[in-house]
Amino acid sequence: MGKNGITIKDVAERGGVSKTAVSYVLNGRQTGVRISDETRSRILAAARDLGYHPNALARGLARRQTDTLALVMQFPSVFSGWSGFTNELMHGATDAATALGFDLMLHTKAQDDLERDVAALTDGRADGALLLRDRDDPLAERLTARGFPFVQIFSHSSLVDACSVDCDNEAGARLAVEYLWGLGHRRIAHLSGSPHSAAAIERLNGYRATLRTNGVLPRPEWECEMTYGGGDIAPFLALMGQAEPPTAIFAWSDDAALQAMRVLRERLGQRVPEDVSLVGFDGTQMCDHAAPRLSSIRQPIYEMAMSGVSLLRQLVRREVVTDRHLLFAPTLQVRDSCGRLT
Amino acid sequence: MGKNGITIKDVAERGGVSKTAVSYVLNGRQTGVRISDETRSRILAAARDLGYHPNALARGLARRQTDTLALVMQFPSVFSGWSGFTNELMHGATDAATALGFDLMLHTKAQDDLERDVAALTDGRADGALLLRDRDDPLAERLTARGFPFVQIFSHSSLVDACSVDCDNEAGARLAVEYLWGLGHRRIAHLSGSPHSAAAIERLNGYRATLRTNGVLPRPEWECEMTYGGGDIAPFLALMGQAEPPTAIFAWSDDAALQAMRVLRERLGQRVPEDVSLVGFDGTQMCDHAAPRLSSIRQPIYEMAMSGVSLLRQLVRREVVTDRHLLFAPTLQVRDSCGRLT
DNA sequence: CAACCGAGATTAACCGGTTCACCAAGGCTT
DNA sequence: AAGCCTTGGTGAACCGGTTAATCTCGGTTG
Repeated sequence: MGKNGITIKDVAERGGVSKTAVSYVLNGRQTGVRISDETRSRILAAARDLGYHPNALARGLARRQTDTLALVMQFPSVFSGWSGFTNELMHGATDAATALGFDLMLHTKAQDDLERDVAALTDGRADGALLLRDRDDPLAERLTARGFPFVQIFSHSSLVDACSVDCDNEAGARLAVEYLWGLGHRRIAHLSGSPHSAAAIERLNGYRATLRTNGVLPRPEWECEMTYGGGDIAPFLALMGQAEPPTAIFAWSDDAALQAMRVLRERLGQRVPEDVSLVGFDGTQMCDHAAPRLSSIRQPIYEMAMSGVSLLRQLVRREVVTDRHLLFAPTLQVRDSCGRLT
Repeated sequence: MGKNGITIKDVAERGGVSKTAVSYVLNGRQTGVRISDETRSRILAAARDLGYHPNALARGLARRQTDTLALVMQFPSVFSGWSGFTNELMHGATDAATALGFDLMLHTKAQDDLERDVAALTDGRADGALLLRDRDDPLAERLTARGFPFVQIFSHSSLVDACSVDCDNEAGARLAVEYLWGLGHRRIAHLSGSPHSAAAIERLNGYRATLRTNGVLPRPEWECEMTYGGGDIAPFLALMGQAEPPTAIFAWSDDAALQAMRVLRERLGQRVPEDVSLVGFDGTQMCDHAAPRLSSIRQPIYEMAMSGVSLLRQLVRREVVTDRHLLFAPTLQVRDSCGRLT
């Protein structure tokens, strides 16, 4: 035995049979080679006695399949949030992977080297990938060209017809804005995400469209970018410092909303919801723990992540996929961060 | 070419050389086989033209090394927190892994099947493991017996002399309790974590010890378990409903503290810090976003995770490890959740 | 001129599995 | 008695790399 322990050869020798027999028995295959019950139990006993477990590399090499999925995320931004989005996402992905018999690799994107990303994903270790990335990710194109199975989650590409799991971001934005409108708000601002994020853009579009539906022209001075990490809050301060400041804010994410809530409280001395109403997006756990509790547009992150894995499994197995695009409907969660404008 | 694309053989043929030559050139080795500059550039050109990238499985099999590390976590509890601990941990681990040239596998623990866990970790895919697990994890013993390199992070085992990265939890607890004591508090409660968590136990011990140091006998009615997910808050309600309720609370984690803050606010109508003082543990991002901002015992999660990866690299490389146990000193972060008892 | 040497490569044996093609032996037809 | 299944296996090629051992060949050297 080598460094890595018992090999199939050791088991074969102990059982007095060939490697082939061991392989067939341990994989429980019935086609091709036949093994008598007596031999079968002898092999199983030998494997158990030796504590044999097949080498995943050799197995994967021979079968051209590893039962491993890659989770590709935009680093480090995805870990800069704190509201629980990533937690819930990973929770769903790992639960689904475990349930379906897959292992998960975390893929850290090489800074600016697309070739490396492609190579690293298609180097044989993973059967497929879950892509949580930017809008129109060139990686999606490259993987499509290579025929490598992947599913985009919380994003989708306009460039290729790749499978995706997403939520209806425009509908979500509409829910938020209509809700605030219904409470009497007329000056409704939007905190937007990165222009590289498909979700952020759609929410922005949904926000603008809903304003128009209500006969209001979207105004640039009501829009303000607030991304993860909350680097620069100056634009937000400017937003709120206008002569006629917004009375309500729809934020593209819970993180942005909570960031805003903090600035409103600590820097501007404004109260939520008395002075300003606030709606977030995602419906993460933090909504319930904020003070006041944050009303939010909920997307079922856990379920969506699970669906992504499940969809990817179909792709990996080369099954016929009927629903290539899963679109979840967001819902409005009313908590305590919005007030009626009197 | 097979399903997985270009192989080394294709490159060799195109370059008019042997597989060996290609392997040596692409790995930049200078010992053993010599290759002329002319041939070298021919090989490199061929590899580039074909878009060749070696199969990681075959490579790993032959070299008995994969440059991949496994991150083993207790599921799903680790993803049930929302304060940002896991985020920061993953952030540090992925950053360090990327910087040191490793890939990361997420390992989902099999429910109750230790054998499967051991087998899955030592099946050749990973060179070493980062263990974020329970106290006295039997997995640590098994891996030690197999000679499989691993580092325990945010935990350590009393059973085996394994490498570990942890923070001085007792010292952290002392900081918290002394701080509250110094503010005049005499009835100081503790919200403890799972008795399976080494960290939680040490913090509990540190809490009790510090009370004793100050001449106070720890009292069971001042202790209350509050784990992730905040399942049952009845014990906490009972704690606060006593005739002489505690005036200050030291929670084993930021999650527990924020959970308590919420119950105090929403169920008991008590204000932090006016009515009750609160100290958390971890110093996660949420501390700053809570209202009031949560004072906490900070452990440098990001740095600790990085150190864990770095330590593991030494182990994997069979280097001599001088500091097998890294103990980080926690610090007190004063924010707005504690008040002086008048 | 034979022996030697070093540069520059190749050959072939692994790594540890999977799997297709084939084989041996016994029992059943015809 | 030859042919033919059926049962129960084995042998060897292959997956795609790495690497120790070996080979070739022109130029020095004694």
